[in-house]
Amino acid sequence: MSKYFLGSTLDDPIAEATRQWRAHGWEEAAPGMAAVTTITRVNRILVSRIEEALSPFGLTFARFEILRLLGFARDNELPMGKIGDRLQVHPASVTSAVKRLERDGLIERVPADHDNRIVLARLLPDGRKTLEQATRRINEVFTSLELDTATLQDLTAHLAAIRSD
Amino acid sequence: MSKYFLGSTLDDPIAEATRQWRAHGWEEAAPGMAAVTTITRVNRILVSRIEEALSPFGLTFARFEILRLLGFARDNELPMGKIGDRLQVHPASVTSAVKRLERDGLIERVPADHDNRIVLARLLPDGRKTLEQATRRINEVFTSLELDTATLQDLTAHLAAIRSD
DNA sequence: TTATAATAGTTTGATGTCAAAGTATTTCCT
DNA sequence: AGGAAATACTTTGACATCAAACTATTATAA
Repeated sequence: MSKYFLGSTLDDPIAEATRQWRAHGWEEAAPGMAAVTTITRVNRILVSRIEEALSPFGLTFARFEILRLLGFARDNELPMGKIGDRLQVHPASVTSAVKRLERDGLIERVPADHDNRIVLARLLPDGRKTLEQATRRINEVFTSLELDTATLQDLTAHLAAIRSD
Repeated sequence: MSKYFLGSTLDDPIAEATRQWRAHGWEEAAPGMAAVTTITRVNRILVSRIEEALSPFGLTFARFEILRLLGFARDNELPMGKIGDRLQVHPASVTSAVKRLERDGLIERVPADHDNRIVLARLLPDGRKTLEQATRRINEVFTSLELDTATLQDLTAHLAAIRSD
């Protein structure tokens, strides 16, 4: 049974909302409503699973993504701005997450020598080690989803239409 | 071009991550990684669109969902706990959102007379009015998604497997 | 050369999410 | 009846997200 869900197994709140939408003459909007609501719920569940897997390392998903990005980057470093671009998050969110990664000794922040406006986040040895362990753990989550590979790929492909804007 | 995305249109960070995953021998986890990452990104984009549409009413998506739920409920009221069950959010999140809806005069909180532990959130006339206008606006978002109806329904059906746990 | 514009990050403030701890009330069981 | 356990909700604290305002640095243009 799901977290926070104490009611009867029989009623599915999203199915119920869909019925209501149709009953109120919003037929056209019903499939979109159901899809968006579903994505929101699923997102929370997935992030929750991931953060449970990452908890032994004191990492959140957001911070893991930054570590992972730096682990792939040339010289293990990237400007704050690039991180925001790649992860599609607000610059303030990058500042916030990087501050915590630095606090925990996983990365360091260094000014770029050719342009002092730029701050580079650089993976440290401890960060590399944590990253490698965390990646193994998170991959267990990725391989144990309820959907088969083909469905996952379909899903990814379809949602790309929304993601790109 | 997307918010916060300043780089070349050619590089797709998720496609790149998938390449890296395969290159590092995490082939099995790659589809899951891509799907989860995509869902996270898409969720943020959708919530962002919705909240832009709701901004004239001073509503967030979370608070809209509560209003919408109350609008469908018998007597326009529900216990805090039921709201959390239906929306699959933590009780503390309900408390937080309801506090703001009450502050804005859209709902009221009343103790249930048969059990004083229970707090009922009840839609007020102003809340009803705001709800109706907000629903029209949010339905415009739901009807203007980049995916056709069949795809939306497929998506909803597939993701239900994850949502139910 | 210098004033203006653009760029890169950070700070602040509002909201949302969750876990864990705390309070109040009701139920259950001896 | 009375104490323990369960239930319902709130509070607190940590973290994430975004928008808007602010600072610093570099580029542009008169």
